[in-house]
Amino acid sequence: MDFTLKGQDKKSKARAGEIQTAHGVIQTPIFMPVGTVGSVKAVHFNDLKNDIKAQIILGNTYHLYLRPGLDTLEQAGGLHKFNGWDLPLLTDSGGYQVYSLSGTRKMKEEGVVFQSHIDGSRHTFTPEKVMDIQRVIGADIMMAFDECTPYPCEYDYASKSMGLTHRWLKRCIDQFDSTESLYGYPQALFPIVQGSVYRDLRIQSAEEIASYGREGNAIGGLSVGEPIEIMYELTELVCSILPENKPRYLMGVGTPANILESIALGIDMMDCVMPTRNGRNGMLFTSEGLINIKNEKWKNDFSQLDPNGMSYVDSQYTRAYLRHLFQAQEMLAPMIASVHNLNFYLWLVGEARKKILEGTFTEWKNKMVKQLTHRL
RNA sequence: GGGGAGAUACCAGAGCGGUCAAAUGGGACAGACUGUAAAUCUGUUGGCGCAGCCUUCGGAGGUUCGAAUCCUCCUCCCCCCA
Repeated sequence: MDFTLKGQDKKSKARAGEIQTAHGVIQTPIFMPVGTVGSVKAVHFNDLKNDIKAQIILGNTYHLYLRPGLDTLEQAGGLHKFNGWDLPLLTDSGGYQVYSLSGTRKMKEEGVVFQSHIDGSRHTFTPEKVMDIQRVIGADIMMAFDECTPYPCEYDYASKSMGLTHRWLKRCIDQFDSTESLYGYPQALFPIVQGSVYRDLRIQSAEEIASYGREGNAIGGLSVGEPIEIMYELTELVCSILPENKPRYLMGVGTPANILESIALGIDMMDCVMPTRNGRNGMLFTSEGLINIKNEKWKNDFSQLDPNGMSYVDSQYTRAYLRHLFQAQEMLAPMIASVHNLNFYLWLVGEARKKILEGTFTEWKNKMVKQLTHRL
């Protein structure tokens, strides 16, 4: 994996770059659709590639390990072969599940014992095992196994958790560096900065993570419910410490406005379930603001989903029709909304990239953020 | 024509003398959703000057301290037999 900076905004920390992987080039800043179980929910790869123009998608170690399981993934020849997605792939390590499944899991120094959310069976994830699983999945970018701390989080807990994440990172790196890709192409390992909302911990963690000089670095443990200003403040702080010549990945972010603000702070990669999950629940992110398409006000609105929308669904379907599909609980409804939202997200980061290269990013960003948070 | 059963909030449908402004579904309306335990979850759904009051359970009377619940008549619907 290789990262090249192509341009830098003058009034902010925003930058445009290019990541080379075995499965193709990623132009940054980039938004990565989430495909937890090897599928971006409700969206065909055809739409994902040709309409949405996704350049990289996520998969999830925990979910793929449970289903379909390592045996199937290895026999398939990795996730790329299994699901047919031949562009870059990034897998999250299960660190987020340490957070979101906190009720059914036990933390230890050695690792985490999970109870499967599917059948209740117990499974142990150690840093070594998580590396091995991601080797089997064959993602171009693998994530270190971490603990994503919740919000709010006591300083003492945040500090201890960060220490554990750092010790686990060392073990991840050892395991990663002493094993090889199973399918003949290189994989990269991104470490993750933790430290909750505490500046001193974030500084300490960022310095530790930066010291390994891996091919890219991630910021985790944000967008878990903390005030958005705190998220920005910490993102800015951590970006100032992470190396400039490596991509920075802000995990789990966010709303369209969050994405533009994060780019302005020096973030290159982001992922979030929001365009797909909120889309399935009837929320559209458009160039003019937010739409809850289930609202009565759209009942007889025969205008297109987003007048400036670039997706074929924007001109193919009207707001009234999409509302009808949601009312009738047709499966086409979440499909249309997901395609629209993802197309919009990818359009947004593509525009951001253009503006950075043109040198007009900050003005454009400030104007966009106002529009994007407006409720229609 | 004879026999039986029933009319409850937007719909379906409990309730069968006080604890009922009325269970439960559905629908409708609104909100939430940030490295996906999510095609999920939550709230509201008679009115108001809203810890209280007012008008509601087909219609009109009646019994009772008190009626959606009991009685009388009326109207309308459903089922079976002819």
